[in-house]
Amino acid sequence: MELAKNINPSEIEQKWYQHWQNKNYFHSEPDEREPYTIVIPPPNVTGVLHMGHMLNNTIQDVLIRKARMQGKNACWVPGTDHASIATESKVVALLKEQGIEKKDMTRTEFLKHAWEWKEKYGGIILKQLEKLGASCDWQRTKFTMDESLSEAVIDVFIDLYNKGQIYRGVRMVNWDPKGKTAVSDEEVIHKEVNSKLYYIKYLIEENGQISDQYITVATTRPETIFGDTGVCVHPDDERYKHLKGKRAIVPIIKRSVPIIFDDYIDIEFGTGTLKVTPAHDINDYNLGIKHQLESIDILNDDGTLNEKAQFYIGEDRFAVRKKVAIELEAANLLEKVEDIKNKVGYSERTDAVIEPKLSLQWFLKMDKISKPALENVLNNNIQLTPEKFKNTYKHWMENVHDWCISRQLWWGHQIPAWHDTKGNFVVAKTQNEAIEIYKIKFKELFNEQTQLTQDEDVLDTWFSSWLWPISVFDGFKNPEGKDINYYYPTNDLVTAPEILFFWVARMIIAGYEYRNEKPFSNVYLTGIVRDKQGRKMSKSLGNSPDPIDLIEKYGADGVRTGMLFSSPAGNDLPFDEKLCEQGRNFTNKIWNALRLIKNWEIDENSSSKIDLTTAFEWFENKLAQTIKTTNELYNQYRLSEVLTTLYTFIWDDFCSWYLEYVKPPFGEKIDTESYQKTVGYFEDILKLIHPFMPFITEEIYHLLDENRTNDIIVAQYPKERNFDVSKIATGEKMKTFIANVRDVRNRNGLSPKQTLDVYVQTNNKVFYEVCNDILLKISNINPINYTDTNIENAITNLVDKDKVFIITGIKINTDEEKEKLEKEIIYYKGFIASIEKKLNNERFVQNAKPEIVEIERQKLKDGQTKLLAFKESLAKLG
RNA sequence: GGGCGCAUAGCUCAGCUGGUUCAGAGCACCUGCCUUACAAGCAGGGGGUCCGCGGUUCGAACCCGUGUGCGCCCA
Repeated sequence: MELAKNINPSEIEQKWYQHWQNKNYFHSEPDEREPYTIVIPPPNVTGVLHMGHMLNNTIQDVLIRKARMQGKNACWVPGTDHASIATESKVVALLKEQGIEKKDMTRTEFLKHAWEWKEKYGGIILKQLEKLGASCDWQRTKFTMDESLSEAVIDVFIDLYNKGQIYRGVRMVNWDPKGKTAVSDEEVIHKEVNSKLYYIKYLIEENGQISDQYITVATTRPETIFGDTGVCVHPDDERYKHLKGKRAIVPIIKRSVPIIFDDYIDIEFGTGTLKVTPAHDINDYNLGIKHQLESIDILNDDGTLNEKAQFYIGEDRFAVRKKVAIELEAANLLEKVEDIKNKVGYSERTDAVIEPKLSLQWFLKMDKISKPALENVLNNNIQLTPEKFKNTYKHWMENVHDWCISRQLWWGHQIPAWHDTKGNFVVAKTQNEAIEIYKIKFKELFNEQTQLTQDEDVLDTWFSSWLWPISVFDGFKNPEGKDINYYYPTNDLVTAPEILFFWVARMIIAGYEYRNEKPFSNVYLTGIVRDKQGRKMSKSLGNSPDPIDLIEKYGADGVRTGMLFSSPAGNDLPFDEKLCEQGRNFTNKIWNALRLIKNWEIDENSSSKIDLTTAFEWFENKLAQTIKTTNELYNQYRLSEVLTTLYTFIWDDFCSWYLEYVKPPFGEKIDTESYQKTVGYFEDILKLIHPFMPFITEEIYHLLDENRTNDIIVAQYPKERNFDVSKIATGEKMKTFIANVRDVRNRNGLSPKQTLDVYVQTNNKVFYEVCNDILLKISNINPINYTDTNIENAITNLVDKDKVFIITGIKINTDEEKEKLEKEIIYYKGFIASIEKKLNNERFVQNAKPEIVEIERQKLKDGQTKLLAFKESLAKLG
């Protein structure tokens, strides 16, 4: 069969992915084997594959494929999360296009649309993962709003509430007056803007009379004065000490408010005074609680003033700001206005200025429940890779805040709390249960007319994904189930450091709370994929290539290896398409090794014409060493290094050296032994690289033996075996010898076709005898001559400690040779001097470990031998 | 403001327990080759104040202090 010169990945990818699926290789069921489990970080159901997913999922696939080949029962559970905010805003936008407003719909109607949307578009990202080659157990695909997962969320809420871990409290949220919703901190973009600082006079009230004294308060938000319920100064501030116990009059509205003293105030900022508006600023809110100030919310949900403001009712907050300034000015209550720069929060989605707003939210207490999660990371029961994240994790967990778990949205898990009309509520799974509980709890209030309505809010999406490693195995409903007992705790979690707290920490918390066991043993934190300018790749910047385009251009294997070439754990990946190109070139290199081997004709009756023993011994030992090295790197999650180790081993050792050694001369056949050994090595190589390059390795594995019935995806991963470093050293010395001859040719413009004479002066003749055939073949030299003396008219090189004289037949460029030798001599003189300095230093000899001293002595000896050799050669050149 | 981290070749990064004159890899660059597997290739080559300063040590890219620059997280 004729093989194309370059491989065409798209042709084979579809074929093998289909084949693997047909064979059900990705599916796992509990059995007697050791499990190896990964749960996918569920991508947002509205998402499409981006470069971060590519990196993340490639890593997971490498790990899962290796485990599978090692005979473990490998299970990679895929799925998506329902992404309350993102999905809801997508659906709202879509309906708006159709002329439908969310506010005109019932919750049920809206959810029907949302589900329709999910069914239609929600699976895109998972389909894209298939293109990457992800070997997920698709039969186990989960969604955070699946029935069983939803039930788990609700049950956990009820359980934690009953344990007293969940409470309802007032909190300042980020309110988006344009979107009319609360948004999370992550969706607020802080921008530095030019603002004005207004210095406003608050008249002092004395004995119930307004005096002509005043205190000046600086604020960027004069429109909020209608909500002022206090003025605050620092207790140590001499300027205001006389105001103790007095009150101030809020301008325009003429409200009398207390002057309070608190060291929260920054004496240096503005005038050292602060107007306190508890309903519209988080710090003011806390001050208000401390000093028992009233909280007056003067804003409507759309950012206009409400009747509590008493003035400018119905007008927008920014319009009011200007009008208030004018009015104050007119009343001679505006001292001055300064230009300043400050940071203002904007809604990521609507670009409206965020309004801090008080609202009633649900919280999960974090202090006690998070304890085991901290302990078990600190003691490495759960290992973070790279370890540096332990510090960040520790810091966060030691200063953990209660978790606000409610969201003012419809898409998600509706909070199972049931309210009466008087502000009482009970927590229960169903309305009937709620009524039963209510009857007991609020005996005196209950009557036949009592109506309980379910809480309007849904739970934070993380409140479902924190249960993921348990809920995907149905561990809540069925805590003794076969799946949960077999797969939990899972092994590795691969995710981005940005969600270490939002997600990883919370999964650990849930793990200990509900299984009394960690959810996973290792957390591999990837870097962030950045563009060449170091910017994070994002849709809004448009600086991210489409992964699917990349796969079409370079092949899935090329992109996978490209992603991993330069991505040590925890380090950002500055992405460059060149990396994919390099990956594609690597696949092509392996492909061409196949072409070479496939084109050999086998001579079944003869053995090799030349002695290849050292080639086999070198390669077998090097292979064994590579298996061991890469296993060690895997254990440390240094996947990038595993890949580069294999890259060098395959490209250089196998292709550039080994295949050249065994390759029969043009037109000749290959003997059976050489062929079989080579195919055997190649198979091991394919297995080693399979986790990184699943498609091409499967293709080549089958082309190598067209009658093959097994598949590489489930082949036995090469086992570690003993190796002899001296055999590897012999191989390396062969390379040095050959490189020396090549160098002489290059420097002197000699054709590779010209056969050269070589003399060797050595006390290790055995090496040249065992390697003879290979050296002659690759270097194209006549049989080696041995000599005890220096050879005239030859170029001298050192190979190890042996002198190698190469007769070029042309006049030697003496000057160039001299210069080369002199360089070597200078180098070795310095080398020797530095070692002698060490060895002559008594303190070194006394303090350094004996083996280090011994190494130094050996180095000195070798250096002296080499120096002598170079000196002799130089002398000979005259 | 609080915390964490990073700085090594033009670029991206290794360098693990301080010990070879240790300064290394890939990419990029330069030179020569279309050599019957591969030009998506082959054979070679140049390229460095290991961010500055101070200290510990027989010995520092590595440990400590400090300065500078950059990044991330939290408020």
